[in-house]
Amino acid sequence: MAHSPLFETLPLGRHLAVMTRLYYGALTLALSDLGIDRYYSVLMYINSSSTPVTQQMVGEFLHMDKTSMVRVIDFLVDKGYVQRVPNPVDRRSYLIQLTEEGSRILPHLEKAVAELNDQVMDGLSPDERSQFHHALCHISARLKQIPSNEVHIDFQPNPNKTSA
Amino acid sequence: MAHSPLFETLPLGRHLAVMTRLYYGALTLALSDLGIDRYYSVLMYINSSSTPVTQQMVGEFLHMDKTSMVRVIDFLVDKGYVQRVPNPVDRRSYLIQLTEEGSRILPHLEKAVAELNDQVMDGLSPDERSQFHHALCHISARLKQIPSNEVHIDFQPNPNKTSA
DNA sequence: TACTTTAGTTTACTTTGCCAACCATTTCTA
DNA sequence: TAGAAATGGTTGGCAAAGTAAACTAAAGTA
Repeated sequence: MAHSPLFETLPLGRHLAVMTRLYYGALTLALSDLGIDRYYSVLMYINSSSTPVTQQMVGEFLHMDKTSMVRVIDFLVDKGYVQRVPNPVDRRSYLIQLTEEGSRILPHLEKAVAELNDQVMDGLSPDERSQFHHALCHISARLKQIPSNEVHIDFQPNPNKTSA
Repeated sequence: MAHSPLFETLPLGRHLAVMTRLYYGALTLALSDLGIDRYYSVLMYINSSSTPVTQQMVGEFLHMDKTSMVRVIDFLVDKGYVQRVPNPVDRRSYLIQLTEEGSRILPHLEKAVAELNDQVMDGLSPDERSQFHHALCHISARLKQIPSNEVHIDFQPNPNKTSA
């Protein structure tokens, strides 16, 4: 099973996609007694940040676009895990804060995530794990640099609409 | 950027999901002059197999469920890259074959995929790359073992409908 | 003050995966 | 060997998640 020659030939993204699905399947199963089945990362990020975060910051960090973010935060507000509080510094934006309920479930999230992260790497030595994280981080950074379909390149940062 | 402490704390699946999206964005950009913008892996798998493949085999290999497979193959048939031919051995199933057109574009696919796979690993030594593939393969295999939400456990393999 | 940008929202569309129900065929088994 | 069960494939419907365009309200700026 391990390392069929085809494995490295296929698009890396295909493996990543399959693994993503399997990972979340396992994670939601592990957390099925919680009142929430997705957006774990959002809660974890909000919690981990030392400064208050806006929707935009969450979206940027987790690479979700802003329209998706609206839905995600709506969902989490609805579930009672976070709240939008007006940003005193900028009235256009909100600060997204964990509620008490949100803080309550967070340890469970973190435990389950840590366990699953650990479980999927079972059989790899600490050194191999660290190497893997390093490579993953590296590739992730490379991907963020490579131009893709979703990137908009503005040649004229201020395209005067009168010219159109 | 590399290796913020948060990186390893977040669900591994989150990183994989983002990377998947970025990867495919880059790949479809690289292949934007082709008449197809997805399902590259399907064509590559069909081509690589030494024996004729059925829809089911494709789905199993690429971890797509059979209803998705129908749509994928429909799409590829519609585009003219594959054809369904009756399976002489089992009249329920079809053999999925590359058409001439499919064979024609395949080298382009393979080239683009190889280049992108290479590009995202730029900066990693051959040894690091090989280690990464090893770890990825390992984790992938682990994930396939771990029970997840999508698994159906049939306690009664034959739930007699008369009882309902 | 007028113009531009930004944070967030809404609506609508697309892709993808999942499920339930179904048909035709094959396989199992009593 | 007939009836039951399983299998390969199909259809339709639903939900999650990404994208895009058009919009409001608030800042920023010349």
